[in-house]
Amino acid sequence: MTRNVSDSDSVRRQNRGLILSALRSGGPQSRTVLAGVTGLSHASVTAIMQDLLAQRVVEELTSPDRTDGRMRGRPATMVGFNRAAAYVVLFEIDVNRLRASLVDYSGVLVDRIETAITPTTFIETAPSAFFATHLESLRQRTPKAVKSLRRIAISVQGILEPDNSGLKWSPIAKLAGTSFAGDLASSSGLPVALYKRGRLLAEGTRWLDPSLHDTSVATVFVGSTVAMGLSLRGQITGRGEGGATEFGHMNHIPNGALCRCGMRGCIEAYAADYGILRTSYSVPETAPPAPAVPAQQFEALIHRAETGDRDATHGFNVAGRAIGYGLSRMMAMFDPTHILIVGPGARALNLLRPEIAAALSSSLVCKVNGLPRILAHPDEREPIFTGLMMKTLSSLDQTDIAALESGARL
Amino acid sequence: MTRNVSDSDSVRRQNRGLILSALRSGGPQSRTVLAGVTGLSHASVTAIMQDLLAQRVVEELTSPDRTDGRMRGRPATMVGFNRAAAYVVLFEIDVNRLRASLVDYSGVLVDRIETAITPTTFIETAPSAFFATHLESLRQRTPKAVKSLRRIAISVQGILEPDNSGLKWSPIAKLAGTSFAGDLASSSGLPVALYKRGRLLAEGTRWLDPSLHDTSVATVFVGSTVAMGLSLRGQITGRGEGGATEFGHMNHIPNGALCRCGMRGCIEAYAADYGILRTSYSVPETAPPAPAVPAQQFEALIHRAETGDRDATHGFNVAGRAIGYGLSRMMAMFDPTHILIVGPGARALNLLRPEIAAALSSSLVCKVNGLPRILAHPDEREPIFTGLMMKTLSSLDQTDIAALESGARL
DNA sequence: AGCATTATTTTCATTGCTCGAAAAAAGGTC
DNA sequence: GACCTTTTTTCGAGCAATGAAAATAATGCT
Repeated sequence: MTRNVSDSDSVRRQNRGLILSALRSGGPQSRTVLAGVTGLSHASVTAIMQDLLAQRVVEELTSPDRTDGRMRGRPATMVGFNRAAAYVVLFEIDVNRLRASLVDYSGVLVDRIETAITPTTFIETAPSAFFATHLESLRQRTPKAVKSLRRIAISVQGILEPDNSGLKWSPIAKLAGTSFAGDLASSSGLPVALYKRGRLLAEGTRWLDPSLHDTSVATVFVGSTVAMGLSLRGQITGRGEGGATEFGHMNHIPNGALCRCGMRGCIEAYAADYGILRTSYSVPETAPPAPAVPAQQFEALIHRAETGDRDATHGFNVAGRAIGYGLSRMMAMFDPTHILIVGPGARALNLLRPEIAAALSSSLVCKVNGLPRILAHPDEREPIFTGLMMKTLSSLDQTDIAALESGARL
Repeated sequence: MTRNVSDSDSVRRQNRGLILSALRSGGPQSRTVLAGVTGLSHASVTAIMQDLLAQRVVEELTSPDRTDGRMRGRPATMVGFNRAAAYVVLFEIDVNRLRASLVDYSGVLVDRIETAITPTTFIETAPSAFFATHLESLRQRTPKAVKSLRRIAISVQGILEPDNSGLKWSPIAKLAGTSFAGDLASSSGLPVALYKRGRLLAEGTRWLDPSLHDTSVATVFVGSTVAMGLSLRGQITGRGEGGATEFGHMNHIPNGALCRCGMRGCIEAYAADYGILRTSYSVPETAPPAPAVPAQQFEALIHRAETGDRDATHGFNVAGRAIGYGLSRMMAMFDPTHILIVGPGARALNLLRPEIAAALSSSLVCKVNGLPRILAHPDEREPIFTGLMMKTLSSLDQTDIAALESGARL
């Protein structure tokens, strides 16, 4: 059981967290601004800052803040994160690529390694060894970061183990069932967090588009898979701690098209690139899905549909209907005000939109509350990386840094 | 923006809340036990208790606590809620009945009025006047409660207005669109809260079955409607603040059977009593739903199915499939460990179970994580009332009582 | 009856936090 | 150099939690 008692320690922790999170989202700021943003008194901001400075968590910037020419009183001294206070390693893995990034405490990318992944990669190398190798490379290339490395976070697809030590199921060959996160944690001695791609998309779009920061958004990825993350009034929700959904494998039609996951009738089987392709080329629904669809081929299909090709249009209609009914079913449980389509499929939003709108309109909640706004954002890599980074750094702020003992130094 | 700053006030509020909620769920207890349960020090419990006693929120019981014959040291003095500290009025409304209850602060039912509701009730009387009349009756019959009346809470079905002043849509004739909650609040001068029946079912089963208190349960009502409430690790979640779902009106089959709500293919149109009846008697799916199904008729249908009648069995199979696919779609977003079927339909769980299980088994999450446990609880009125009462009293505890100024008295 | 034992509850001194007000600091303006 | 203006720090007050010690209220034993 967690301790819920509140005492002066928890007060400090909470208020330190407030300041850190203001700094995280607002960048370097003066103490006065910070007092205004957080609602704390100037006296408290000063006291907390003295702690944070002594702990080398933040540092005063030798201010180049001549933003306004005419500044009347005492100039503000900006304070911002000490970039060397901590480092984190972020892995983004998907079907054909691993990207490993070293990021400093202020959120600046320090180093990055990209490697291709093939269906045989994890037959030749154990997943945990594969990750460990990349971690080691990053460590060797930036020695000064080694002793301040605090966390590892991995963006994954699939279904998490209840203890977050690995995946129960994954579209990536030979990755599921290997406790790679747990192994990496014990071999590296660092905490390793797994996040589902869908929830990171939701997290990332929240940070990238400040106007969405406190709204309720369903972020739907459409591409080689279909995934969804939910952010409700700024809170990320969904299945368990992982906080994501299995939207792509939500059933659309009982006993319907064969999905990559082996089940039948999943939304993904109709709306992922391979599903759209299968429909457009009139391949039987029960045919095994194509292993991977080249980006150009998908682009070409979009082009054909946009220029009036009947078969291609049909493929996108079927996909739109699958996504639309999936969203309508989701909206029986959540009430996002915006729906954001990201990934390669976002390019095809105009082809998908009519069927999505039609499906939504046939539900009671949309009839009563009106349709949510549907937006598109073609690039999915930036939101995933931003989401992974911000989630990891914020959690470091709140869990490790805010709880630092008064005497301690980083 | 809410103030997130933590100070000594919020510490006291939090710890008072801890004690109140321990008292709420554990009944009268000694200070020592309370210290153990909450994790607070004995000294703090004493200090907080002195406040609460001075404010007449709690009182010491002249202890009849001879539970164990041999008690060695100083006998514990139990402290429990002062029943007269506050009163709340609870309304439960459904298609054919209004129940108004006066409950004291310790959760004891003081008075209750039941009235039938007919399709013309709210044509003859404005909803807000109807509620106000019953409120007035309760006030007159228990005059001593009048000045301590703190809250009104109403259990409803349908879709809430965003500001919780009424309903946007409701299966009860002429109730939606009338801001009855807002009107009642201004005419009575008391805060009025609306809660959806589904979420109260979830809340209530949590309180009634302590083993479910911190688990994740999806509580599905099957009867004249279909509804669902979700409690995840003790937290109630779902659409908006209302915290419930529109499970009954989640689409099951595009363009399917006609539902009472006017849309087509809702789960309710297959799995509510009228839907099962319609299927069993081979009435066309597009025929307007029967206005109300007598309980006996539904019981008789269950009996027929149990004794092997083909048509009746078919009706329950279709209903089970609708519920099962609905649950499988829900489980793409949430991960309850238990599914609880309540209401008249719970009597037919054995008829519904095979199709529910089959539908769940065809989903990826269930294949990977296994099926949740499916339980039945035929009585739905008790969980609704308990949920409404506990929710209202706990919210009174945390919002009003825990925040009471040191000098103030109730 | 008297004293030891035992468990509960209260008292007390200490510590740590936030806060408002006042003071100090660091620049520009005239 | 005197005066303004804005930011930052200092200081004393107030409040709450805590551990340790004291007080309290019974029972058990002789």
